[in-house]
Amino acid sequence: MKLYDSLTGEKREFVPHDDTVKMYVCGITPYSASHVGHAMCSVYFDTLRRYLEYSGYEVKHVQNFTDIDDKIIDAAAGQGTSPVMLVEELVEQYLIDMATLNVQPAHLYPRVTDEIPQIVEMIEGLIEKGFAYESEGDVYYRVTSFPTYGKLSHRTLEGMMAGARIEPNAQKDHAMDFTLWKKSKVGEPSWGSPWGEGRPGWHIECSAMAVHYLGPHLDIHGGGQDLVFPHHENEIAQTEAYTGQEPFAQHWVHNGLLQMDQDKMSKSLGNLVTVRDALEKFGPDAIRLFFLNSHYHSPLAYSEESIRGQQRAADRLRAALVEPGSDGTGEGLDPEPYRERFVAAMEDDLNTPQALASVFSLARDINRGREEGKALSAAQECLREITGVLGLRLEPEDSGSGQPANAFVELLAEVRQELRANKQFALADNIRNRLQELGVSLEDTPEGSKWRFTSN
RNA sequence: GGCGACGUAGCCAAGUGGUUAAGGCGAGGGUCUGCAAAACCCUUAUUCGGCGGUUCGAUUCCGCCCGUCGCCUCCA
Repeated sequence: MKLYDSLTGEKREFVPHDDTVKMYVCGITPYSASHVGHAMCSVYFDTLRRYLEYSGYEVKHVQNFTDIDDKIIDAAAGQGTSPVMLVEELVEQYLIDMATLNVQPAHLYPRVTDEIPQIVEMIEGLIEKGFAYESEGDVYYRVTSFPTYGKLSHRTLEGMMAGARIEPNAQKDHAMDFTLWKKSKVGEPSWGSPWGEGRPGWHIECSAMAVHYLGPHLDIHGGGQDLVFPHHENEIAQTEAYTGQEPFAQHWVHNGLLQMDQDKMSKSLGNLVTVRDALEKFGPDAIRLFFLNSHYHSPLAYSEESIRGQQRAADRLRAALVEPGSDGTGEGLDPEPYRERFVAAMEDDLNTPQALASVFSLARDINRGREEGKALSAAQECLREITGVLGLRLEPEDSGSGQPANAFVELLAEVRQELRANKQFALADNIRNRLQELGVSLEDTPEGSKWRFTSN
C-alpha cells in the first residue's frame, strides 16, 4: 500500500523491513480521563493495523503508557491519591474504553516505570558518544551534535530560536537542548542513576521502549500531529544517535487533530469530551464512522450532529446484514467489484472516506437485491468482511431478550397486533408511540411486528 | 516572526489537468404501509475561498491575496 511519511513529505510504497510489521504508536499520559481525540488516534491506527493484517501482514503493535510525569504527580496530589493508584485507575478505564470502541489491544503496553534500566542505558550510551552531557544532576541532549536535528518537523535550529519563547538556562549548552534525565525534588517518585536520584525526560522513554521491543528500525511510528515537534523530532535524534542506524522509522504517520469549536481538543485547554461520555451517547460504530468518514491526515471538528448522522448510516449497514427471510433464488450479487474498490481506496494511504463509499454502495445494492430476490449470502459476507476491516461491529440492535422488560414488551406487541387485526388503529398507534418514548421501537413488517430497544 | 496543513453542495467529506465533481447525513417527491417505520427509487454543487498566470483546456499546476487551523512550551 501507499503510505504518507511526514519525514519525506511524500506518499511511498509501504515495505516492511521483514515479515513482521513493527508499529509503535505513542500512547497516553494517564493523569485524567481520555478524550475523544485520543479515541480518534486509536481508531485510525487500529484501522491501519487491521488493514495491514487483512493484507496478510503480521503486525507487532507497541503502545506506551507514560506513567510518571509532572502532571500525574500534581493530579494525584490534588486528588489525595498516589501516582501509582491514579495511573492504575486511568489505564484500566482507557483499556475498557478502547475495547468498547473495538480497538484491538496493542501486543505490548510498556510503561516508563518498568523501563528505567533500558532508559538509563540509553542515556549512558548517548553521553559516551558525546550526544549528551550531565549538568547539576540533570542530563541534556546536545542538539548541535546531531546535524540533521529538525529533519522531521522541517525546521532549523535558527528557525526554532526565532520568535520562540525559550527561557535562557545556564545549565544548558544550547537553549534547544532537551532533558533526558531530570533530577527529582524531595518527595517525588525517583529512581537511582549514575547522575543521582531522578526520573527520565519524556522523549527518551519512547526511544528506549521502541528500541527495546522493536529494535532500531520501526516500520511505522505513529501519533498525533502535535507530537511531531518536539517529541518525535527528539526521538529521532536520540535513537539514531544511539543506534548509529537510520532511519529510525520507515514511515512517520501523524493523524490530524480533533478540533473542538475553534481549538483542538486537549486536556490542557479543558475543552474535552471524554471517550466514555461519547461512547455512552452514540455507541462505538457511529463514532468510528465519524472518524473514518474523514481522512486520518486531516483535522476533524467534533460534531454531535455529525455523529448522529453516522448512527443512521450505521443502521443502514445493519439493515443490509439482516438475513433475508426467504433465501434469494435469483442470480447472486457479485461482491468482487465492491471489494476491489474498497481495497484500492485503502491501498491509497488508508483513504477510509473513499473506502466507505464502496461499503455504502454494497449495502445499498444488497438492500435492493433483497427486494429483487437476489441471492445475497456472498455479498453479505463481503460486507461483513470489509466493515470488519474498519472495526465496525454492526451487531443487530439489542432485541432485549433475557431482560426483565422483555416479556412485557412482548405482551404489548401481541396485544397491539390484535388491535391492528381488528382495525383499532388509534389505540395501536398510541401503544407504538408510548413504547417509542420508553425506548422501544416497533416496526410492522410483512413477517409480523418487530421490536427492539433503541439506545437513543 | 518561522515551519506545516487546509478552504468542494444546508452540514460532514472524497476526488480529478478535459466527456456525468464519490459517499454519508439532512431536505423535497415517490414505491411499500391502515398510518408509520425500515428499505428502495428520483431530485438536491453549470460548480470546487478571491484575483492573476501557465495551458488548446484548471476546481486540480504556479504566484499573490483573504480566511481557518496546527506546531514552534505539556499534549493523541
